[in-house]
Amino acid sequence: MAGKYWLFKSEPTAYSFEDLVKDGTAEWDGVRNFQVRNWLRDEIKTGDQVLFYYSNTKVIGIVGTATVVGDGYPDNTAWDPGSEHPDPKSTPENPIWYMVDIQAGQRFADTVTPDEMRPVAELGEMVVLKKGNRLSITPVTQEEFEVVVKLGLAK
DNA sequence: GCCAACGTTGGC
DNA sequence: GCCAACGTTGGC
Repeated sequence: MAGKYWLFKSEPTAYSFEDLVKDGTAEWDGVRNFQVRNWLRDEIKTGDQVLFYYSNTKVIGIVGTATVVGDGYPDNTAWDPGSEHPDPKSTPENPIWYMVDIQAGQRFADTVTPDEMRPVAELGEMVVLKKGNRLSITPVTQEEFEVVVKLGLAK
């Protein structure tokens, strides 16, 4: 079974691509949205490929690639009152939220921006580019992934 | 189970 | 900093 392709959003002030490079492996915790939780628990698997997207920043867009290196498992920050996103309804016995582990892939020399992506036929339909999209992880097709990487590496 | 109010996200 | 979009909460 071939791996899948995803786009992970991050605000660079919260967690940058450079942080990921420095950390080696990152636990992608803190997701508190049920649709994304389902993907983390059921769909996002070791070996899947990731586009790393910066939101809420000066230059918005995709800055590099990453790889999933660990299947979904319970997000233990949910029952840590000191964490960024505590949720007392989630417990070790009955976890609600899930996370995966990722590692950095290639860093693009420059950000691939939405304005550059929209005119490209294969990319125009990407979920992340839809108005009002607020999902912190969105699926991308293999073609979308490959076209973005080609654009990124050409920079 | 509906839906208004509220809080958050994220592009501009 | 504004505001549209939209997920979640809570009263009924």
